[in-house]
Amino acid sequence: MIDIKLLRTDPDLVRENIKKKFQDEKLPLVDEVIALDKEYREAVTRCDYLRNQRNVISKRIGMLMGEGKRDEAEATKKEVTAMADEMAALDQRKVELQGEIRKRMLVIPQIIDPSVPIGKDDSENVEIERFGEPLVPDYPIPYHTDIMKKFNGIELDAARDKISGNGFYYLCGDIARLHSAVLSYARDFMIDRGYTYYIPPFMIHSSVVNGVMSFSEMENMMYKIEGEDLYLIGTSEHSMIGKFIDSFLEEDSLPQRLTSYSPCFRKEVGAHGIEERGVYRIHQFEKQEMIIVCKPEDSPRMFDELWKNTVDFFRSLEIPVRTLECCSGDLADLKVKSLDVEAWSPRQQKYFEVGSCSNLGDAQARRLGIRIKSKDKQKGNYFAHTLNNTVVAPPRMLIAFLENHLQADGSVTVPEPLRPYMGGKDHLE
RNA sequence: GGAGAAAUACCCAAGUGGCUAUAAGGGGCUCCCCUGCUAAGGGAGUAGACUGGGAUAACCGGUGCGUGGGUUCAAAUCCCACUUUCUCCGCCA
Repeated sequence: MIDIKLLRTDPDLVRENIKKKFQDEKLPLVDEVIALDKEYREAVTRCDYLRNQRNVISKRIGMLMGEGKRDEAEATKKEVTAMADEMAALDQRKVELQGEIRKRMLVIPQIIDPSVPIGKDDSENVEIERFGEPLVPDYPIPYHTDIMKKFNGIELDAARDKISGNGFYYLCGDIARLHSAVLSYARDFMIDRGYTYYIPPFMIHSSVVNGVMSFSEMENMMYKIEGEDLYLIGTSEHSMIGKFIDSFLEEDSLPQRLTSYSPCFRKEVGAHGIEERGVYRIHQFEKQEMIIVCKPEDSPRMFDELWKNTVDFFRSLEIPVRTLECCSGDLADLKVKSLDVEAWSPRQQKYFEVGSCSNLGDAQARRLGIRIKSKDKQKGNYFAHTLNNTVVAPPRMLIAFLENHLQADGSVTVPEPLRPYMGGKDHLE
């Protein structure tokens, strides 16, 4: 959601932004919002006036009653009755208008950062950095589930056919242990960098869902609990950003660097579906996440910090990665700027997404009411900026891990930082 | 899950239809005075937020007693629903 005051003062900026995102179909919304807002403010002004009159007259009735002048009081009552209908009508209209305005505001995209490359879709994302050699070994790299099966590490059939359906899995043995090890290592990796560790709620109210994501994301991602106002989180970002709902933060308490663990549940309705076999795209996975809440002027710097954390994490596990900057057309509506971190797949001989780093600007803060108390009275309170990034999300990450560490003899090496979490083992066989 | 009690400002708390929410009283905090040293006394200040008009001013309005409705000219106060907390009972890792 963008600032309604921005629409009042500079609708052209908003229009330009919509065009950059190739969402011309949303252009009419701008004029609609401006017109609705005008009508809304007129209604408010009139309504406030009437209410003021009523308050004054009611007080007078009270005084007359107190003085025992009943007849005069009864006569005065009639003055108010005349206003009641108009006020009721205006009140109703105000609610309608607010709803109409909000409906439109929610789908008008956030103003993107000037540094974001302009492009239609993900094919026009721009590679900005690479680390590690994207090597292709001279021995074959099997499909990741086949590597897992060789270690008796995955049971897909039972999960799919009898228990939960396609998109679910059992991990077991060393592969399950590896999964936990990666998450534990990721947790400690972030704690060592000064992030506070959280285990958040795994279900959240709809009010939080609406605050942290756009409507289309919600439709395609979120599982709803039947009969309750609760949704399973798609990422701990949802409950972690939601934590700040309706709050005022002290300037001195910022930036807040948090890292959280949670299972993540996603319907995966839409473009990709879950047609890929294996554990690349699934309904349930686990993730170590990082989020930052900061002052607006700090968010570009924080964005770089977040991104580097993930890159460093993968480098420490000796997995080659590259970073792609999302172009305007591929940027979700709430995002100001976003990067995808991709890991190398020796089997497919291409990179695939393992993490996504986003600066949401004040979009989530506006929806959720996350404000910063200004020490400068003149300046007034202002909205915070929110950012999030994946540290690591297995089991998808295990695909990269297994493919890159698989040896010619079929064993898998365990990089040094992970060994303490794997009972000291330096390889799996 | 059942029964009872409660929700007012930074904290405690008074207020049971209007004439002090312009929120009593206490505590805390900030400043000042007196005093002169692990103290005591006196005085002043202490809603914030959202929002409309106005010029991003001065200023003038609207909303606010857990949340949402209702009754009324007028609701902290009366009615309904919900939420949360506390006590007791039941159940459970």
